[in-house]
Amino acid sequence: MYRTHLAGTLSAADVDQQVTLVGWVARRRDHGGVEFVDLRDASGVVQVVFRDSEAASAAHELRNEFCIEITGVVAQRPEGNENPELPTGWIEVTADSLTVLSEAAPLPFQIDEHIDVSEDVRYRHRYLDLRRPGAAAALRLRSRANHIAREVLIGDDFVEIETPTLTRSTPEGARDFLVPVRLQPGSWYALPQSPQLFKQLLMVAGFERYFQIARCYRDEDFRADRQPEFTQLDVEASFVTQEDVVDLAERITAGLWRELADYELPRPLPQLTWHEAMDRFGSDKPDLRFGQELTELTDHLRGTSFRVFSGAIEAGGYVGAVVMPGGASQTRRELDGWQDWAKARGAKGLAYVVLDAETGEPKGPVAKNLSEEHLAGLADAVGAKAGDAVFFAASADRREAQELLGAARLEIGRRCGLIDRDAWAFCWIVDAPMFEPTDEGGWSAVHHPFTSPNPEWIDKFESDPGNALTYSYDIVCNGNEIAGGSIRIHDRGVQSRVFDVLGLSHEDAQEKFGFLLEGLKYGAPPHGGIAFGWDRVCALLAKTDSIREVIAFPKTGAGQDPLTDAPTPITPEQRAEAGIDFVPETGPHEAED
RNA sequence: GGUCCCGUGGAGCAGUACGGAGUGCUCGCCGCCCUGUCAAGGCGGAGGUCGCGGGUUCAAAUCCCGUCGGGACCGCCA
Repeated sequence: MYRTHLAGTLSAADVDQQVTLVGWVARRRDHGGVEFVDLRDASGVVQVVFRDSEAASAAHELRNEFCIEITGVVAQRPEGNENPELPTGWIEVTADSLTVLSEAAPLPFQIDEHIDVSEDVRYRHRYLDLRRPGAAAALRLRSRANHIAREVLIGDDFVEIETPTLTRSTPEGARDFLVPVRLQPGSWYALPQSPQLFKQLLMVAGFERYFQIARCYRDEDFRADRQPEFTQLDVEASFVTQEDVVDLAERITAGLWRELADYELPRPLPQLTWHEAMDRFGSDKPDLRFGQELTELTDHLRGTSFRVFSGAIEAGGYVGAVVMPGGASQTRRELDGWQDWAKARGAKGLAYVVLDAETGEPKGPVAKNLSEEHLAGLADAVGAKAGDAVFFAASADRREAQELLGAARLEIGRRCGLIDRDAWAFCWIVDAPMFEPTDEGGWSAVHHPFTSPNPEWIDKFESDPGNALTYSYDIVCNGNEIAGGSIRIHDRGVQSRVFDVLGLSHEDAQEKFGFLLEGLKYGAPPHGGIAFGWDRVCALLAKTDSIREVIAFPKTGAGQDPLTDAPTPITPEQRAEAGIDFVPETGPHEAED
């Protein structure tokens, strides 16, 4: 044992104790005759005093982040020299010996909670970044989150099972990462996008209750909340209803927020249907921390001569609005800025009417195009007051218009300071549609092709795929989807009818996931589950915007690991051995170079 | 695939709209001083191809074009 005590745990109770401590020089204050060193270990910091000893002269040579061992006596600090900012601020250790275990070169950046360093530099030297207690706390929190989830699940007799990470390409939405196979040139593994199919097979296997903290891989472009490899808390159970999974997921979520955010989840959480969420908030993951709900005006504005609106209405589409409180005081330039904002989102524009702050009279370019009658009831219809701005979206595609308004609502929330940063607002989004139209005129699965239609639709989803609803449920927290799941199809007949709607032939289905269909033959139990986006859950609990903060060694937006510099070119030998240049005989002969 | 922002000693910034000597700030680093500090203090010092490559100009950190890197967003991601 190197040490007798942990630096951060020393207190007045240890006064007069002889202690040996190890750790890093967090900071030193050299006064010539006396020197103070803040010694940091994983438990915290304590002040070490060097004075009148051999150790004291050696201490002058110390520099920040040297790794040292000291022996000394714990003492009460002299009257007036206590530091109430530190948990150990009432005591100090008077050192009588010092051993430098490891010197530190000058640092690429200062290890200091008070100083901002760019992410680039921090992650290149992440091992130094993580010496900052604040940065390390995010990973410690994640460890506790893992533990809390395991406690709930194991308490419910769930079995933690690992599934392969070298597997076959699965039929889900994202691009796969591929791994060449040396022993079978031309054949490749894929890294799993999720353990979806394996967990269903574990249900066929009779485990009844499975979970895993699973690494998943998707080869898509990145965002602040996406990494090429990410983690799900993956859960599946047999003989469960939607209510059972909802209850379990709420207990996991409640446990996390109770212990890590000191917040008692109001259970049961409110449930919105997918359509209700779209109608009211223009999003399938609404941020319920503020109001500004959308108002549908399709009926109110019927008969208008304004072509932007009438075109959408006559096409059976949607016209709606969202209110920006106080938005009438925006300059023309700011109002034009909203047009650019909408265009950047692929919309044609964002029509608006401002209500005069004094008279409430509707003004603006769009107001001129609307009749007296339509303008008259507008403010009441959308719940706007004098001085507000009303933004409109119209489209033959209801969802498209609603999503534009939903994005505008969020932007209004941000710009007008309507979002309480300390608030938590959870809800479930249930009854999502089964299918959405593809560009080619067919249908694709909104969730995934194994999601069960709900009882209302199970016998007739193919007659009206656009309106069919699923047994699905997502937890949304402050506008983030933190978990999503569904009751799965366990009946082969239903499954093949779903494939028919998706335009997937029997042969294609067999080719892509015949192993799952084969498994479903042998007495597959009814089952369902849910998966938490674990990085996002931890980021929310850590109160950070970026999931990178809760990942030990995250990648940059281009998928580069700033620490190892991966991915890197391979040697010609590796290339030859991996067999990646293998050209299939029947395939197009397009070998590069 | 598209849009926007950033790139200046080791870190973080200012300087760039309107071209005029690498100018400045905070911190760190090195040396000296200092016996109660705690984001210690004082004095002195070192350290920069202004991301890179072209172009315009008597003259470019500054203007133009291209490119690389980082960040954010749209598309994409059940």
